[in-house]
Amino acid sequence: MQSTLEKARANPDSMKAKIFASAQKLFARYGYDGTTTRMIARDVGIDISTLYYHWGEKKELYLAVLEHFDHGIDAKLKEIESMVHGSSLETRLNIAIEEMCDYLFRHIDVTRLVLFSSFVKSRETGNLGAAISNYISNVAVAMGLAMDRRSITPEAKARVMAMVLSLFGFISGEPFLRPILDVEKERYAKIVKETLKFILIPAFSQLDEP
Amino acid sequence: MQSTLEKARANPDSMKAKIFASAQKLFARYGYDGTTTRMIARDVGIDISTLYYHWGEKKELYLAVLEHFDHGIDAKLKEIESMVHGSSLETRLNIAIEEMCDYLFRHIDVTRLVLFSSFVKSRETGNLGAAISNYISNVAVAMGLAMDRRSITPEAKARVMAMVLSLFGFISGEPFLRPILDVEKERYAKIVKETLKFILIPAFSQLDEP
DNA sequence: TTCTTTCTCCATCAATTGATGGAAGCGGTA
DNA sequence: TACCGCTTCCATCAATTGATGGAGAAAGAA
Repeated sequence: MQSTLEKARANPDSMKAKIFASAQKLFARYGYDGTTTRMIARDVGIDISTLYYHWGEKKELYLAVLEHFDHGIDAKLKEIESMVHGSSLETRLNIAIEEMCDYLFRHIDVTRLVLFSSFVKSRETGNLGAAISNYISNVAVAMGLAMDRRSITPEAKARVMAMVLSLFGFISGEPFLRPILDVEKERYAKIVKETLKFILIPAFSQLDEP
Repeated sequence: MQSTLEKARANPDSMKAKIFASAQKLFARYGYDGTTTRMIARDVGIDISTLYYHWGEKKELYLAVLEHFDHGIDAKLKEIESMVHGSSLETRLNIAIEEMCDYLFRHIDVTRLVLFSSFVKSRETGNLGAAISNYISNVAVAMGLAMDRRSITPEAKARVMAMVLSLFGFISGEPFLRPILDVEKERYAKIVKETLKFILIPAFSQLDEP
């Protein structure tokens, strides 16, 4: 499973990769139940049989998209963790916000997808992967807010949740939030970063000097 | 339309009201495309023809649910606005967070519904009501962060967005966030309030004394 | 060339979808 | 009783859904 996906990524012109890209886009826009295999096939420009030939069940394709993003974000979190290691809390937050925003804005469709997959149930299979829950403690560790994943109080976890929720919300909601602000894409990204810093840094700085 | 809905609400045992309640619950859990008219009818214990007799198109029923919540939250915001009028910024935020949390936790299903309707497109009708965008400026006014709806800078709007996003996120995400914290419902509500205050009050207090 | 493997599409399937028409039940009025 | 409007359900519709089998390209390997 993983090797086939890597092959597909290695050659972006391969049919399997094209299907993967379209599925990513459409699942993010319309959700799981809102996206039909025919919509994906039409977007690629192929017959649905070709889609099923490469990916099998619809659910399989969906889970592959989620899993791929999971790996990517895990790697990014580890990267950030090593970047901020040893810095002050304020510096850690600054860097983490910059890096996470850049990364998620580059994968805006999938960010939305992950948000949905956690919030909305699928008609047939219940919850298809509760991705976000994994990030909570990972982020806490990456930011240096907790030493190990065990000894985090609910209150500390909740603070991280607030971070992740507003972060994912800003990115996923870009299609309808940006028109409200009436700004260009780059300006939007800049404002989001500023706002997150504005909100989070003073709050977490309380913890350092109480 | 509105009078019929009010009639239905006045008599919660009426068939139209029962259908409305089930629709609210199921749309919130599975989204628009993920909820079928048969699911709603089965939940009420009636035939789908009875559902169509009372509500007509599926879309009609969905929009009625959204609209009803819209009115409710608008009224709540005005109530808060009059409650906090004249208080200090910190007091305003404290009261607003308390009141909004209590209200949204009492309507958790619909909160989730509103979040979805803004984020995810419907297959057939595109966006079915972009509800959240209305709240942004309303909240800004209710909190006393802006005098009139016109003269709000994108930066100020974005700060309010961060508030709304984390608030709606905490409420809508309760089904999968609360298990992460591993706490009871009441404790969860308490932690959410504390966290929001923890995050928002220091941030917005910067604005008062720069 | 011929054979084989890989790929793509056409035709089709049963199940499910949103939606409707009509028959039957219900309650009250005369 | 007979009549009436209101409500409910059964049967059914066309369209769409996820999914498959098989026929035939495409592209080499022999």
